[in-house]
Amino acid sequence: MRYSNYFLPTLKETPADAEVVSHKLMLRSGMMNKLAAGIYNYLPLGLRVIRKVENIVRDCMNEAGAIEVLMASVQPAELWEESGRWGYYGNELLRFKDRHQRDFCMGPTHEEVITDIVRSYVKSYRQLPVNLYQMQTKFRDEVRPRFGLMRGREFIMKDAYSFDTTEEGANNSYQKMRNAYCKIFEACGLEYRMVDADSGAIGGSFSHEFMVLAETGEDMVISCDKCDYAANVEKAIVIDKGEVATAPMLEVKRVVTKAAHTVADVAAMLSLPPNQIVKTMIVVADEVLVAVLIRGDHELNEAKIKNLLGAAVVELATAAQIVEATGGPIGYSGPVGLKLPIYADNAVKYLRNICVGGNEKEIHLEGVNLERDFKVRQFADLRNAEAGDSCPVCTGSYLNTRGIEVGHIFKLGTKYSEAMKATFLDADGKSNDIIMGCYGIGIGRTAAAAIEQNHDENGIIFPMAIAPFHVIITMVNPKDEEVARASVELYDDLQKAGIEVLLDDRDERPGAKFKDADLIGIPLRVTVGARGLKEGLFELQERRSGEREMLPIAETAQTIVSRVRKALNLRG
RNA sequence: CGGGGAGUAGCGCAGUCUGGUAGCGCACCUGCCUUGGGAGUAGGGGGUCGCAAGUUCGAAUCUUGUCUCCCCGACCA
Repeated sequence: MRYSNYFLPTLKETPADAEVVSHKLMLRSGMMNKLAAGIYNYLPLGLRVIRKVENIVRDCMNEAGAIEVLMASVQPAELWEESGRWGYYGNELLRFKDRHQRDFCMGPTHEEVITDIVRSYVKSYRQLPVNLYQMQTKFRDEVRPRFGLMRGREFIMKDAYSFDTTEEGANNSYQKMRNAYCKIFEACGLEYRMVDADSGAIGGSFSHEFMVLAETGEDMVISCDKCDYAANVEKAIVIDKGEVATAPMLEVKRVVTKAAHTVADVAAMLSLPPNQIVKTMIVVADEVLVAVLIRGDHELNEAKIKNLLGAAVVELATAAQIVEATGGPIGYSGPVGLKLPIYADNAVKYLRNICVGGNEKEIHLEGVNLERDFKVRQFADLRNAEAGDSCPVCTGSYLNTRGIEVGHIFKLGTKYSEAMKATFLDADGKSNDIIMGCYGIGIGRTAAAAIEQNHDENGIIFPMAIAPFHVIITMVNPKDEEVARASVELYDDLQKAGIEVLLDDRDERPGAKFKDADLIGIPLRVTVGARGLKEGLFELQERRSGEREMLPIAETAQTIVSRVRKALNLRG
């Protein structure tokens, strides 16, 4: 591609509304532009990158035996009513009516549609298993779109759905996708972790997230500093470890704590370390109130209490509910004399002489002890993991890092097939629900994550596999006939060899061209100038390291071809 | 949805407090000059100041309403 014929509007200055580096660089490099909040146009350069990511994903999916389809983006409400999600999904679902006043939505995901397709055609176990996927533009009316492609409302996603007749089959399908995902993110040149995740609202039995490690990530990832264990904060296991304190039990003492209703306030007022205070959180689990005890310096993990109780919904009680249940205002709840079932985090059982709320305005109790003063129905892992906690798998300890969720795989089970009657007849002629799995990858988010992980102060540094071009040839002075001739010759040779080349033939000052080349992140740059030509040399510069070398003109094309092939790991 | 901030030329911004008919840098167009890290020079084009109503002789500037965008929080496959 000749730059002079291309459409590549780079910006010298960063648009004011971009916050994170990938967003800034994608705007500055002319990869995309904004049409509305969370809605972007892909310009030619950005589209090339998107296509690269898509093709890597496509190759790996096909290799794993998945079959590509393309479903409708506009979906009828009936399907969503069948699965029960029309009422459940909330404002994130963009709904509208057609001219006949029938309800539709822009698809935010396609479980309903794919299940409808499969149930229409699949009747027999002989037709299974099958795994269908698509790359498609989805729409989720996010509360707060931000960070460019990282959290857009309209975004391209690869979503795959597997259908199996047995648990083993479904697990096998899941494993295949897991392996394919590892391949995909490796092929994209990303540093990532696969983490245990909570399966959340989509339902199902188990799930992994693929997180690209980056400081600007929106998710917290707990990972072991010694082994491969990594998990979402929601899910990270905190092992039950400790010894019961041996201090003699003190008498319970009432203390007045005016206007102190946070752990920090109480700790400061009574000169106690926060880990000697136990907070009593009142939560509502499917309309039943329970108390949860958490050490003062820890955080309650709502997903864990939800799973422990087997509840569908868990939320913190309102101030009014707390007053009614405990007799005291919010901030002064405690386990002593409390009429609710009490659950406690494991850490609580090792404490002696703790400080708790008195269930009375401005009163706390000190010297409180388990068993003597209150009873706990069940101890469990109920808090968020923290950096420094012990790894459940090895002897390492937890690190707290940030990640960008680029992929998520779920074993769904029969949630949708049951609701939507997607069944098959087994060898005995008996009807069964199909066992499903679903597997997503954010295509644009993957591209953005790659930039978060690969950039410097001058711009993007694309990994070869997803670079919009492999090489850029910078003509120092395109008006110099020798320079023009030699550049075009190299350009032709490289193209014939299947290398993707951008020829910067613009009549611009060299400095401007170098800056643009750096900004758009092409991995290799050949500089063709009168100075080098006199010696019969081209200059080859690597974007990432900045290393330059002078190559004889005759050898340059071949050197580049082998460098590109090597960087692509001989793929293609 | 709660809190905060911003809408003035393609981009980045000043001007608003104290009303007098819009400016700077970059980009763009033309000429000269220049060609290894966003040159120099001379000239030029481009804005109903987000929108609407109001106050006023006069509104980018004051008032009210409204829309949009950004940040923090809550929420989230």
